[in-house]
Amino acid sequence: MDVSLQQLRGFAAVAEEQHFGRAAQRLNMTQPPLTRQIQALERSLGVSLFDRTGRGVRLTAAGGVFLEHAHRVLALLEVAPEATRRAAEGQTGTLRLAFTAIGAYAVLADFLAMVNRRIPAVSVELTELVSPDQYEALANLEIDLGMVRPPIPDGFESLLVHTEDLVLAVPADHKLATGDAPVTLADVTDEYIGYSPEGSRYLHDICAAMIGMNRYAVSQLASQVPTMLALVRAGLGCALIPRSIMAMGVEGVRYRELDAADAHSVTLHACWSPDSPNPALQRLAESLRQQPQLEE
Amino acid sequence: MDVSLQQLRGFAAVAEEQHFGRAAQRLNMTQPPLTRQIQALERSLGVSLFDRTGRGVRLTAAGGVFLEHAHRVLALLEVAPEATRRAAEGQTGTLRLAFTAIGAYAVLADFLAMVNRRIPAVSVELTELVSPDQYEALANLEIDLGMVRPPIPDGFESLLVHTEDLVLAVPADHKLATGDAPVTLADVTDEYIGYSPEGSRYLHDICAAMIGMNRYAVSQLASQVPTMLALVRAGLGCALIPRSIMAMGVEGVRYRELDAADAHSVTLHACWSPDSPNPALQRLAESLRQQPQLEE
DNA sequence: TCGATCGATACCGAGGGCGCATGGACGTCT
DNA sequence: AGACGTCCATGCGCCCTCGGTATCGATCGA
Repeated sequence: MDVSLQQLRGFAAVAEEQHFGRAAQRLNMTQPPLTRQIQALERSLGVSLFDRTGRGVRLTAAGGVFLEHAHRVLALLEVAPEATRRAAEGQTGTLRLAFTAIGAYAVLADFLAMVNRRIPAVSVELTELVSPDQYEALANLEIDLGMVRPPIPDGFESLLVHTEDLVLAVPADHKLATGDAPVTLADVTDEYIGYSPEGSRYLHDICAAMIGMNRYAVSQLASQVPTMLALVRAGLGCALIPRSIMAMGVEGVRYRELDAADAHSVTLHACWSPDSPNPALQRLAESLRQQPQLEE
Repeated sequence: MDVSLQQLRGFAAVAEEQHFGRAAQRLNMTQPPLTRQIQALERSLGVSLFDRTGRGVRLTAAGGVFLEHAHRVLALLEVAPEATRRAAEGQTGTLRLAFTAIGAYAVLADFLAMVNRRIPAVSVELTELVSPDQYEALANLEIDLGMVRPPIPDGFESLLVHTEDLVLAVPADHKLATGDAPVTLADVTDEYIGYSPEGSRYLHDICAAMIGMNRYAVSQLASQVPTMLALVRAGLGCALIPRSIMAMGVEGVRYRELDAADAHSVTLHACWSPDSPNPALQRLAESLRQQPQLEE
């Protein structure tokens, strides 16, 4: 037979009162069933928990050890319902957040600070995923919130998080590597490194439109910006990169501003499913609907 | 209504299987009562723990939080009986040990090492008490084991722990303060500092017998050896001190060997009540009866 | 649209736990 | 020293809870 919660409560009461009668009174019951509870408990443990002296009872050494365990169990059981209710209201819990490598450099730190301001007791789990994988993970409820590039598919809510323009990344030994003046896309006479249309649809489309389809994607395709920078560094061509990536400071790569006529900005959006079952996300979404500004 | 252990076990099983039928099978029961258990649990928490999709079920965020609590409770309940049994056998628990100030310098470290060798997982609580207080505390079950001077009262078991002889402590400016040769008690022409007959009956009696009642206890009485050394240092007289106290190295006090004719040894005993309810003590006592040597 | 799967509900029977009454051991008061 | 009171243990009868069987209802897939 197994130990029951009633036995634990009965045991704790008797241990504190050192008296079966008073303990039973405190538990709103009579003394005989309490005696039987303790007997059953001692039998199932195979250990004597009390010394029955004529006047009242006293804990044995083993009883003292068991009392500590009993108190721990009862205390845990005490707090569990309240903790669960708070989690159900979204006040605590975990928010699973995905971001692209680009997102990490641009706004992740600010975004996390904003999340922490709005739902303070919620912990955040981070994953790095490219945008298409994020949409899939959102649909499968594997993540709660993504930081993605447009276009946002139907059925998701989203919020514009960051806007930045593109700059030109060139190898350090490139003819455009020196100079501060803005350059135009026409100045690039060698090849471009393009974004993969599968992994980075949005940047692919924008860059293709900027450069013109006939000149685009002739050299290499990559879907992750760090990969692209590695290719640039290897001298395989130039690339159009979101400005925030300049903060990475990759060795062997130089950046040039684009002429206003050629400049184009790209956006990053927080994106979530409005019928996610995660209450923490619901709370954050509600907060974002009422106060869409990221800074306070 | 309150949450029961069966509800916790049922909940944990369903959460892991994500399926009521399989969970019920694992719990050796049928599905309907398990459904009712979870319903009752959700009702008493006021929180929905599972999303019932057509195919199987999935934990909600709140359910995930509650699952952690449930696992902690069940794990605690798993280990509690075994821990209690070990405590009942005296393999774990606490041994309350009292010692005199003298005992601390003579053998406490060795004695603790011996205890730790014989009952390794038992923790020791230390108290400093003079011998008469130790006997009282032993009788009141306030301590489990004492390190005392003879005579051992009836009703206690004991073991000789340490034997040492007495040396003469003299002030640094005393005429006997220099020299290495043994001295006799007759060389002491000024006063003795004596042991209190209440606090240190044994040393009082021995010193009185050595020196002779007429010359003893004329200056000061003290029951604690450190106090006596302070009195010696102040130049109030000489004192007979167990040899191990020399290790204290009190400033302003010199020690002289006693001539063989005047030498006398004193003993220190571990002492305990044979019907103590502490299983850790019972185990130690049994071990000491079979292997009385302190060193192995 | 039909069948299979899975959780929810209705009903019934058995076992466990509670209360009442009482026994037995120990300490205390007169 | 004996009677009484206190406190834990035990015997018994009742009720309530919990589990099983049978069935329903909803959802998904073919």
